[in-house]
Amino acid sequence: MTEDSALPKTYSPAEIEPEINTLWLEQRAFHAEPDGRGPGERYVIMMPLPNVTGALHMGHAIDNGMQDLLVRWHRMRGRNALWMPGTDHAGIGTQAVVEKRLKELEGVTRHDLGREGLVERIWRWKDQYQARIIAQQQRMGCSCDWDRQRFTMDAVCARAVRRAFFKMFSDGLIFRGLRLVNWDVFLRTTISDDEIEYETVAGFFWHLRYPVIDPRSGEPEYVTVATTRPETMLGDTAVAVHPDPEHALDEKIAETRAAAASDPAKAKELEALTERKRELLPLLLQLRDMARDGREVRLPLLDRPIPLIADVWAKPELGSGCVKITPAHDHNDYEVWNRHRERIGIVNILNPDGTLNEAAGPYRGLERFQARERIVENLKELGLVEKIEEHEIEIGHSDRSKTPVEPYLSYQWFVKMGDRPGGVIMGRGTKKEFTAPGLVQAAMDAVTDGRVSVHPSRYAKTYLDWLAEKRDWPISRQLWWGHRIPIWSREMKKADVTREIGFLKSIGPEQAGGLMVKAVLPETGESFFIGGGDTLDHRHLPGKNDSTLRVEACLLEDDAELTDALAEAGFEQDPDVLDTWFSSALWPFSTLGWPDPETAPVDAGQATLGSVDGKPNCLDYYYPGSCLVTARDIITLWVARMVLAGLYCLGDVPFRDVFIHATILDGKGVRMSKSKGNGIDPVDIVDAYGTDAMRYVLADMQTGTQDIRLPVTAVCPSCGFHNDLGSTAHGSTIFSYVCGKNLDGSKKQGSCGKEFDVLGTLPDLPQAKLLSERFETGRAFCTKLWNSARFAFMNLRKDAAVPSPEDLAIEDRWILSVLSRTIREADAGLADYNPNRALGALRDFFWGSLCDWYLEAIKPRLGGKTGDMASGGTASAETASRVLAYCLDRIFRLFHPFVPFITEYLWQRLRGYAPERGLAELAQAPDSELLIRAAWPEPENGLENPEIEALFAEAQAVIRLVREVRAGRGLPPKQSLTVTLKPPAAVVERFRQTTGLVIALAGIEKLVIDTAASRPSGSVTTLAGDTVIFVHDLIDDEKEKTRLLAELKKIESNIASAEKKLANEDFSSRAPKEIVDGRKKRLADLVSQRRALQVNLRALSSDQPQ
RNA sequence: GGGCGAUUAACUCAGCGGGAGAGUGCUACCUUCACACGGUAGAAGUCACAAGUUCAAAUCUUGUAUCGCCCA
Repeated sequence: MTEDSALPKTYSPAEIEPEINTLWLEQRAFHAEPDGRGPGERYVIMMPLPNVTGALHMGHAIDNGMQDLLVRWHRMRGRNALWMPGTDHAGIGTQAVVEKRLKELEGVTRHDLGREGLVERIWRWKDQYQARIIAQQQRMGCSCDWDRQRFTMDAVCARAVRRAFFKMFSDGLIFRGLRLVNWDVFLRTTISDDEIEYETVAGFFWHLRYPVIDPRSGEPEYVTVATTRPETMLGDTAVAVHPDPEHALDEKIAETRAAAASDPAKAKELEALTERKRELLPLLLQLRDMARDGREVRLPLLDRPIPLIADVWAKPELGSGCVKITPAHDHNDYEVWNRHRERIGIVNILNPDGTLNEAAGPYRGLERFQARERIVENLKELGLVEKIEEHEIEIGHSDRSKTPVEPYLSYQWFVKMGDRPGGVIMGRGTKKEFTAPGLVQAAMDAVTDGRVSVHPSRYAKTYLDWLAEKRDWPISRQLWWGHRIPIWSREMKKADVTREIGFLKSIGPEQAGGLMVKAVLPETGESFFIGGGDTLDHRHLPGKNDSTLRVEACLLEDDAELTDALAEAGFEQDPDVLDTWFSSALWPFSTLGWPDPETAPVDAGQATLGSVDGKPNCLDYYYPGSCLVTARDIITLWVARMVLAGLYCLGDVPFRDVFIHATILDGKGVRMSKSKGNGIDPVDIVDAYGTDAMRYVLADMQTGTQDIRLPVTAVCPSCGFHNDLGSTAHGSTIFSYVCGKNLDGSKKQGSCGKEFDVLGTLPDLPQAKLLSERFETGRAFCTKLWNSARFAFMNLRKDAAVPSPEDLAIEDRWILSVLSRTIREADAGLADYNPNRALGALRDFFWGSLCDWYLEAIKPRLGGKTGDMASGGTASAETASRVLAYCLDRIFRLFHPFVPFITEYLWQRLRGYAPERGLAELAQAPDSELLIRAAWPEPENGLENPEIEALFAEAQAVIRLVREVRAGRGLPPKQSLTVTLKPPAAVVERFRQTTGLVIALAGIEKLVIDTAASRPSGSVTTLAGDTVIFVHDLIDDEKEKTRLLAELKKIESNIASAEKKLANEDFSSRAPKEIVDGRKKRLADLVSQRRALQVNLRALSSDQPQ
C-alpha cells in the first residue's frame, strides 16, 4: 500500500462500526460449536436475559459490555467461547405494559380481549421489543451466538420448564397453600416483595374504641386501638395486649436511658415513657388479665364478638398499648393469627379487584378507599373515634401498576426450599447425583465450599444471608402471560377417589410416565402421591372416609387424550402462571436443550443443540458454564435460584464464577432509571460518541469498589446547548428543566432559556436527548488510537527485513520490555475481574510509552536515511518499522475486548501494511484473518529487560529536565539548545548510549558529555540525580545564583528529614532491610546533588573555571 | 433496626502499611509533517473526623458523621 491509501484523517465511529459488524456477522465470528477442546478450554456465559418490557438502558450496557469483554478475551485465549443471548418474557412487567397500552390506545381491558386474545397481543409486543433489543445489543458489539438465541417462552425453554415443574412436583417439592401475599388490585395478581416500591406519605392514625362485652366493675368500657387503615377493622378477629407490659416497658425505658446519656433528644422521650408507665400500665395489666380470662370485645359496625388476647406484637410503648388483629390483611397480624389459631379466626374482606366482599356486611361492594371514609364516618356517629392523629406512613406501591399494594389472603403455589426429611435427591439419574438436605442448603453449600465463587467476594455474604432464611418460594402468579401451571385438579370424597380417577388407569404407559397424581387433605395439607397410570395406588390416602380431598394431576406434556379425559372427569387446569423467575432459574441449561438436547425443538434456521458429527451435544459440552455477570440487585432473585435449579436438575452448579459489576448512577449518585428522568439510552451514547468510546469508559470505571457515576447532560432540543442536569434549574415539573438556567436563577451563556422535558411524557414540551460528557474520554482515546495507527501506516515498510537482536536500538528494546510487562498486568487485571486495572495498564503503555516516547524516538529513524539514525548502533528504519508493526499487532489484540470495532478495523488495514509482524526468534505474531479470532498475546519474558528500562528512564529524566528549563523560560520549541551533561565518571558510558534519544526528544542542537565540565557562563544548571545538566546561554549569573540557592535549601531540608529518619534507632533496627537501604540510597543521592549544587555555586561566585 | 459499601485535587475515580496518583477541568506556551478529541510544562490535596496499633497509617483496628445500596 502507498501513503495515498492511508487511513481517513478523522476517526468516525459511525462509518466503521456498521462495516465491522457486517464483517463479523457474515463470518459468523460469534458462533460456537462443540469441538475437540476439553473442559478446561471452554468458556460459557449465559446472558442475564433482558426482559421484553422495553428497550435496553445503561445498566444493560455495562452488563453486556462486561460479558463481551470476558468472552472476547477468552475467545482470543483459544477457548471454545459461547455467549448465549436471549430474552425473558417478564410475566407481570410485560403484561402490565401491554394492558396499559391497550387501555390508553384502545380503551379496552384484558377482560374484553379474553385470555387468548391478550396473550396474542403480548406475543406481538414481544416480537417487536425482542427485535429492538437484539439490534441494540448488536450495536453495542455484543459477540453473542445469534444462531442460538432463546426466549423463556419458546419451545425449548417451555419444555424445560414443564420438565422441571413435573420433577419437583413428583419429588413433593411443590405444594399449594394459603398465604398472605402482596396483592396488586389493578392487575389482580400477587406480586413479589421486590416488585414493591415504598413511599412515605402523610397519613393518619385513627384511634378507635371497641366496647368491652359485659364489663365488670372497675373494668374499662372500651379498648382503644390505633390504625392507619380503618377499613380493615371489618376483618378484625382479635384485640391484642402485651402479655408482660411492665417488663416490656422497663426494657424500653432502660434502652432509652442508655441512649439519653449521649443524645439530649432521647431525654424527653425517656420522660414520656416514664410518664406512660405510671399512667397506662395499670390499664394494660388489667387488660392482660382480662385477655387471660378469655374476655371479649364487640367489633363495632359488624357487631361481632372478638377475643382479647395476649401477644408480644402489642407494643405497650406505642399508641394505646393495644393493637387490633386483622390476620387476612396485615403481615404481622397474620403471624399473630399463626400463634393463636385455636382462639381467633381469619376473615378476608377483599375481592381481588380491591372492592369489599360479603364479609364486609353493609359495606360490601364498596371500593377500599370509599369504604374507609364511610366507616370512619359511621364510627364517628357512634362516638367510637377517640381521636385522629396525623402520621407519616410508608405505603407500598406496585411498581407495575403504581397502585397501593394490599396484603391479601389467597391460595398460591410454592416450592419447598428448606430441608426435607430424608433430603432431596439432586441431579437424579445423572452421574453427579447426590442427596442434599434441601434445595436452599444445596445452593448455600455450593458457595460455601467454593464450587461457585463470587467476585467481589463480599457479595457471597449477601447471597448466603438471604438463602439462610430458607423461605418457601411462591411461584404462582395470577396472570395470563407466562408458563401456565400444569396442574389439573378437582375435589372429591375420599371414598370416591378410587372410582373417580379409575379412568386414569386405562391410559397408555407412555402417557403414564408423564402423569403424577396427588391427593391432598386441604385442612392439614397432608398429601399422598397416588402416582400415574398403572401405578395408581390409593391405599394411603389421608383423612377420613367422608373427608373431601383435593386431587391434583400434574402433566409433563399437554397430551390431548389426557387433558380431554381429565376435563371429562371434572378436572380443571389451574388458571395461574408460573413466576418468571421459575423459567429464568433454568436458563443456564434450558438454553442448552435440557432435558434432551437431541430432541430440543429449536426454531427454524437455528443451530441444533444435539450432537453433530460425533461431537458432544451442547448440554454435555457447555454445561456447567463459566461465569455469570450481573448487577448486585439480582443476587437473591436470580443467582441463588439458578444455582439451586442447576444442582437439582443436573447435579452441578450452573457456573463457577459470579461477577457482580457496578450499578450505573447519575451525577448525584442516584440510581439511573428511565422513570426517574435520569436514564440515558445507550444508543444515544453510541450515536454521539461511538460504541467503542462507551465501552472504553464503562470498562475504565469498573473497578470493583465504586458504582459508576455518570453526570447527565441534557441536549436542549431547542438550541442544542448542553445542560448538566445536576446544576440546571427545573421548569414547571420535576421532569422538566429550563435550558441554561442555574440553580441560583442565573443564566449560562449560549443557552436559549426554553423549557424542555427529559421523560418524553409531557405533551407540551420538547424532549431532550440525555448524554454524559464522561464519554468524551473514550472518544479521545479512540481518536488517539486511530491517529497513531494512521501515522504508523504511513511509515511501515512492507518489505522491512526481520531484525536480529543486535539490530535493536535502545528504544526498541525498551518498548518491547515495557510491552511484555504490560501484557502481564493486563492479564492479571482481567483475571481479577478488574477491567479498570487491565485497561489502565494498556493505556499507560499505549499512550504513555508508545505514543509519547517510542513514536517520537523513532521519527528521525523512520524519516531519515540509514546514516541519520537517532540512537546510533545498527538501528535502522526497517528495524523501527518491524518493531512498530509488532507493537501495533499486540496493541490491537490487547485492546480488542475493550474497543472491538476500531481495533478490528485497524487490524484489517494493518494486515495490508505489514503482513509480517513477528520479530523472528524474539517474538512470534501469527496472522489471523479476523482480529476477533486472533491469539491473545503472551508476555515475552525474554524481551523484558530491567537494565534497558533503567537506562531509558535516565534519559527520560534528562529530557524532561531540559524541557522544563525550556518551558520555564518560555523558549519556543523551535529554538535549539546547547546542553552539556556532566555525569559522574562511573555512569558516563550510560549517557553516551542514549545521546541520540536525548538530542531528538529534548530539541537539542549540540550535546556535550563531559565528566569534568565546568559551568559555562550564562547557563542554567539542573540536576538529574547526580548528573549535572547545563543548558547554555540562557540567563545572567546573578539570577541563576539565587535560583540555585533556593534549590540548595530545598535539598538540605530533604537531607535533614532523611537523616532524621535514619537516625531513629527504631526505624533502622525494625524496618525491613530493603526499606532502610532505600532510604540510605536516597540520602546518598541527595548528598551528591547537594555537592553538585555547591560546586556550581562556587563556580558562579568565584568566576573560576572548575 | 440489621448488613454491605463509599468518603483521596474543582469533577469522576485509582492506590489499601514504607517518598500522595490518573483522566477531565484549570494556567502558560505550541497550529512542527499522526493526532488541538493533540503536544510540552505547570498550579492544585491536613487522603471525612477522632482515638488506637506500628519504627512507619490515605492504607490496619475502633468509634463518629455524611451519602448510597440491600434486608427487615
